[in-house]
Amino acid sequence: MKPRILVVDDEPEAVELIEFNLKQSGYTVSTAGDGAEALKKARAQVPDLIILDVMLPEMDGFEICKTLRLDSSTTRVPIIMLTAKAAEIDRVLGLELGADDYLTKPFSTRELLLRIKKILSRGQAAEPAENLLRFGDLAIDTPRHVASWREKPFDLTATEFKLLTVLAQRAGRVQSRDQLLRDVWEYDSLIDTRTVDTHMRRLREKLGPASKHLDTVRGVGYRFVE
Amino acid sequence: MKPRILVVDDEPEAVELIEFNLKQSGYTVSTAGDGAEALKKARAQVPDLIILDVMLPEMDGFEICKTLRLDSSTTRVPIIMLTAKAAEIDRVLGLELGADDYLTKPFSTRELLLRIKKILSRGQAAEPAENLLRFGDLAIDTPRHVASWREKPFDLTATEFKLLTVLAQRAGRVQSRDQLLRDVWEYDSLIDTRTVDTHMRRLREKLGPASKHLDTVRGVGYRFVE
DNA sequence: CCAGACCGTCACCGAATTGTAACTAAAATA
DNA sequence: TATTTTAGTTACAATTCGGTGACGGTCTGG
Repeated sequence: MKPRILVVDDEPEAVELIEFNLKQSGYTVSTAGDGAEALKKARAQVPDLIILDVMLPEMDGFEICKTLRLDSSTTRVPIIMLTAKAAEIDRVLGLELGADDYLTKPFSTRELLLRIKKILSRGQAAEPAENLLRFGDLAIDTPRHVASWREKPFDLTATEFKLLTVLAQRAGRVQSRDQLLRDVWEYDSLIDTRTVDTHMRRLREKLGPASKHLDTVRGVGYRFVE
Repeated sequence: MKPRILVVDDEPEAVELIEFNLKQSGYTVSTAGDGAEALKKARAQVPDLIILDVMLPEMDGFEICKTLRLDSSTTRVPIIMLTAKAAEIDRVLGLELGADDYLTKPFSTRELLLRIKKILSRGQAAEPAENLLRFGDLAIDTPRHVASWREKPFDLTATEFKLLTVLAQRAGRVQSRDQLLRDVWEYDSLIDTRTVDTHMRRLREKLGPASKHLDTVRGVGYRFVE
């Protein structure tokens, strides 16, 4: 019996890509391009998992998520949210929405498949996603908004904390300056890319020894190494 | 042994939704559509928990709650009240009624389940241990609606108390202004976020030395520290 | 009906934060 | 090695943010 997954995204390309990969991995896939369609399909034949983009025209992912949670037939269906901004993560995982996991765009197919497997395997029992990152002596606690080295917290500004969090959440993968601008700052910020450099400098300064995790990849961007 | 829960609401849809979810989560559920039925069922077979809508025809939730508290067999049964208006909260949690918790409609299923779990988990013997938050010299008695410093109560308004409670219940975790507006004020209040600041100011003023527990996290929100 | 409590909004201010530009250092390229 | 490109540094001005005091509106109890 193949698990059924509903993919909701308004970009046909993205949908296609995900659909292809999921089918490849043995899932039954249905798709929707907007909120209304998503709700209709979710109710018509309740899927085992929903992958939901946050940015949608008209009814956004938050709305859909809330609505699904209210309807008894879909209230327990696990939801993975796709979000562009790290800033949204708190809300996504919080009580209000209660998504089961999230991925920030862009993500690798492998990662998506891993999350799906993890969620489906734990069979309904909803253990919320991990929001405490730890790399040796460095700990990042998102809900508390505290980053610390050997339990001693740094004094980071909001932007610095977000920057660190985004990099850490994508540990190992290089993030271009544009990427970081989109995710740490607003979606379509008009900010100079060199500003990222300045913030990286400040961040490194404050992190002290922990800054060894922050790699510069010349010509490309920055990377968090474990 | 599955805990028994009695759900009282006059809207069949609402009852059905809650019933479905509770059964799904492994509880035994009985239901009632009005006050008389609720009292009858509660006495016939005393449940482990009662979920009680405030708005009911004839005998309202307040009446039922009071009556249940008077009857020795049901006086200790935990009650979660469902209320549409935040304004009613004082009364619900106050001495007069002494409900154990409340939820403002609309609420997420997840949230309801969490509250239920929390209440049931503190075991039958539950003295207000869970309802009494204590941080050093600062004590917050939720059901009695009293916050005090070295046993000397503060003179807080309803909003101030709620704000303090919400922050304290999530001690450590940063709450954004929006978050607080949603949880302390109405569900979808149109209130300016800066209003939160003003109330924080008044709260801090009244708390005096105890205000050291109230942290500002610049660019993010507020946090209660232990 | 009135006084007072309570609440939401606003404007102002100081301080923290942030974006940018100019300069320097380092790395890649030829 | 000279040149060019890219990243690190520094300094500074602009902006943002939160604290604060004041004000007017609403509600409530007498």
